[in-house]
Amino acid sequence: MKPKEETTEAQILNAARSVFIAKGLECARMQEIADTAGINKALLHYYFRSKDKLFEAVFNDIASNLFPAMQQLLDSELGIKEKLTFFVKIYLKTLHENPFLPAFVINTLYSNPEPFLRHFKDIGLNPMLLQDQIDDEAARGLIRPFKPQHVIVNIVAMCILPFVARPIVQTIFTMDDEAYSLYLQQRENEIIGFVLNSISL
Amino acid sequence: MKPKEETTEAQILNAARSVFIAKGLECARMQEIADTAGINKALLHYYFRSKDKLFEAVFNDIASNLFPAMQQLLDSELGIKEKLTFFVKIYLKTLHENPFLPAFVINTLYSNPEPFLRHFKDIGLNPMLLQDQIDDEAARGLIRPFKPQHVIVNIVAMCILPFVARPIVQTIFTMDDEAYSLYLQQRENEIIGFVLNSISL
DNA sequence: GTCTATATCGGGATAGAC
DNA sequence: GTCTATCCCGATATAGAC
Repeated sequence: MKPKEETTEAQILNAARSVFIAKGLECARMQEIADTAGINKALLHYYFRSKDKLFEAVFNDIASNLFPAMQQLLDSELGIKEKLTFFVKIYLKTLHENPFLPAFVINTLYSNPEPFLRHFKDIGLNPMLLQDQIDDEAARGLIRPFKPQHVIVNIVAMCILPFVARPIVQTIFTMDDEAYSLYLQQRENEIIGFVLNSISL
Repeated sequence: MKPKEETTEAQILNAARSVFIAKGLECARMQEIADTAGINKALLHYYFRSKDKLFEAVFNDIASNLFPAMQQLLDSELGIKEKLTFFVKIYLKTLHENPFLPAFVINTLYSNPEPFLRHFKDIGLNPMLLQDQIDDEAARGLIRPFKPQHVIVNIVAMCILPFVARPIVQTIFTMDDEAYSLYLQQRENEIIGFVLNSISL
């Protein structure tokens, strides 16, 4: 996109992001990040003191884009069904842009979970606030009552799995890459239908 | 269970399983496996030539228990709804017994996926065979028609996420360990209800 | 700021005594 | 079969020239 007019720091961050996302914190190699950025290892340590610091910078970058959009949606004035529908769409969009993000998150959880988890508290992402709205709409006979800790988890799960377990799904159902693209496209409506059906009267 | 009357090879396999499951192939340390097994590194190489060989042995162990039960269920004479219900139960039971299995599988997929994927082909696990039965039951007005590549993926996803993303879920919904146990128990009925509802007329 | 060269460390694997 | 000691490679990190 911008082959030359990009600061070295940005080049490093971009390279680091793609490598960290693909390999996770522990398995990512500084050499590979340097190669991807078109520079050498020493320069990585010049800009970011250590591998951990670099990782943290990359992570903050991703998290600060992802979470606010979610919370904004949940806080909005939309009805529950619309919120869940948009939730699926935003979530899948993010996954299409960062298909290796879930694996990255999972790797993070099993190596250095603390800074990651702190983000959720700091950003105050809290789907439980939906409960009042759910009770309200259920009382007005618009939906079947449900618990966000189950339905939100269900949604996130159904969105994520085709990305994180792509090789397995592709193997079991014998899909080539083209077929899998189509499959991923279909899933948006599939998931939305699945969810709305489960909370409709 | 059998503290002393266990062959060294079995001790190693058990130790390796728990460490590989917790850390994944690349991040597991031979030293940690040796410590867990109560022996030293050299002995690991004596019994299993390399780390890769050891991993393969562990993996074959797990896979050869997991897959046949699944396929047997899918091949049985049960109706679709019963099959899916049992599928959820078996799957969750395995996850309760091996809570780190999903993270292990995901790590594997991003380090050395080939031997893993071969298993699916060898064992012939193929949910697409359900399609005939689905069409049949749908034609007889018992269920709404559906595609296994979506519904099976949905089921597996909903089962797995609370295990693989446990720290996040616990943080967002502020559950302590006790509350989370309860939550996991609830999910069985939650998932089964979710699925049956989605394929019922 | 960017490079080359090197120090340092950790982990898989092997040698060889018992 | 089981151990200790060691080799060897790869990866993070640093030193120092330009």
